[in-house]
Amino acid sequence: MAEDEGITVKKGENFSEWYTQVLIKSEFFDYGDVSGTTIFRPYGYYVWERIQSFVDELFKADGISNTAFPLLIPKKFLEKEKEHIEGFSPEVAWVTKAGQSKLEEELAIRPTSETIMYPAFSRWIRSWRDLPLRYNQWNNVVRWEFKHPTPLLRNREFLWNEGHSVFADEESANDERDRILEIYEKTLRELLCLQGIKGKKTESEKFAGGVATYSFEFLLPDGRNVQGPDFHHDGTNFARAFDIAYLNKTGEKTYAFQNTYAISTRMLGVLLAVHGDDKGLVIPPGLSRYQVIIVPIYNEKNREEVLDYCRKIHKITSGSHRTHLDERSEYTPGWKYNYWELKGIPIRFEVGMREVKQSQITYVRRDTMEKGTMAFESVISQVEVILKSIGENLLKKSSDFLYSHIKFTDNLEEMKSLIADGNMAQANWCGKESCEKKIKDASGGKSTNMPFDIPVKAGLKCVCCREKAEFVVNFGKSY
RNA sequence: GGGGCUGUGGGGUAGCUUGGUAUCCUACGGGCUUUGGGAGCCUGAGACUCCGGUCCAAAUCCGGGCAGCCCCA
Repeated sequence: MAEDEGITVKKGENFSEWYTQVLIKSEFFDYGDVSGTTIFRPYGYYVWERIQSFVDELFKADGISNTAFPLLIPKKFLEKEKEHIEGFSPEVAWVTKAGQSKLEEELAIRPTSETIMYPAFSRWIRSWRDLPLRYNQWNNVVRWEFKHPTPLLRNREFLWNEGHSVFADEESANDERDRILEIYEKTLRELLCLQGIKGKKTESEKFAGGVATYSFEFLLPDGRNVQGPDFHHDGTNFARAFDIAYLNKTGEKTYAFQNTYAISTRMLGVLLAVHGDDKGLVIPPGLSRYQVIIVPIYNEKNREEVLDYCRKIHKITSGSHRTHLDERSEYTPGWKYNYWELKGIPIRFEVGMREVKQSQITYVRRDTMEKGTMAFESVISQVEVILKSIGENLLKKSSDFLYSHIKFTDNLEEMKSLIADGNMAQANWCGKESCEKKIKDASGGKSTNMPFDIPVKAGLKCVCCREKAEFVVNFGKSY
């Protein structure tokens, strides 16, 4: 056997090596030739396409329309909102030349599109009748990170959706927040089978130029945190900078309220890191290129008989599921098992003479590696049951892992050791930025978010200053 | 932000200290053979990260770039 064909390290022993190997050997990902850029190979891009179309449908059902704005942003636009440019300027990539001649005005490659979209919004919005305006675009953005890039998790270029909404008043803007967060949560749980922590970002971690940021936070097996989908309420900050205003019903000029929101290809990194195991990827049923892989097992004499049966299975299942029959004769069944396990296909059928004779199918599910048999007659309903069970199991495992690593503490020293041990440390907090910074310095982590639905622990003060606690906040190491 | 390590066929490597013909495994093409957990034999093609320097001669020594990894903040 080829020692280097499979994954040569265990996930639990050397996570970052495991992560890189599994991404590359499964043909999901490859490095781009500029540091921090990604090649999505077809097998990986398929997963992104599934996420994209799922989210896109929910967006459209909620009344959001897709658009496409330019990649390049004139310098003067980018600089219009002060906090926004301060937050982004260190990582903006610039186009300064065309051919050999210097450009009169330098052009930013979008790190996000507020500043290229909003001048247009300003032109288009005149009356209260023009609102709400709810646009979205699926695109790529560039943020020139200086920390070491990590495939999918920390990249200089990534793919995402960026939703941009304009409302007449704050209340309708806030209604949208609840609906968008629900869409993302549904996507995370049902499609990616991932449990995250939904909450609000602290002031110091919120979006540059916004009023409030909400996020889903995830914990990877190496104890580091990753921010997933997020939602920003921008109040009237950008509206004032870009003059997005309308005449209300009584004829007064009124600044509009705005939101932005995104889910990015970073979630693919979380997906693979959380679900994968020592054999390779484990892709949830809703995302996998194939849901069932059929591996025929035959010899010289029964070859056609076995293949006929396999083709029958393939035909009957492919109407309802993404099924693939691996007919390659140059590989042995055992080789194919390993190959498709590395790629994380949810269900494998093993079909030889034994199955043909008894009119049944031997199957192995990827998440637990449990083996069983099913009758040919009930194959479609059985596949449905197993796929559903795999999805539930993956979600439960991710949820168990996450919640077993959130540890509340009232002790700053203990926060440090909890974080060092790969946990999210949860604590009461007064809300002062100075305390947040002290906690950060003392614990070695930074605040991820303040979870919804978790009240301040009664009877306890701020973990840092011992004054009245206003919030519960999570801290952890981050990517 | 600071420190360290590493770049050799597609992947994994030997060679580097002591400069001179580049090793092995695997993957890949062709042929035979085989098929219930990465089969076997024969054969073919394929590499020194890039730029510069030292030298008769550089994978090897020196400088820089690019890229990847690890540790600390």
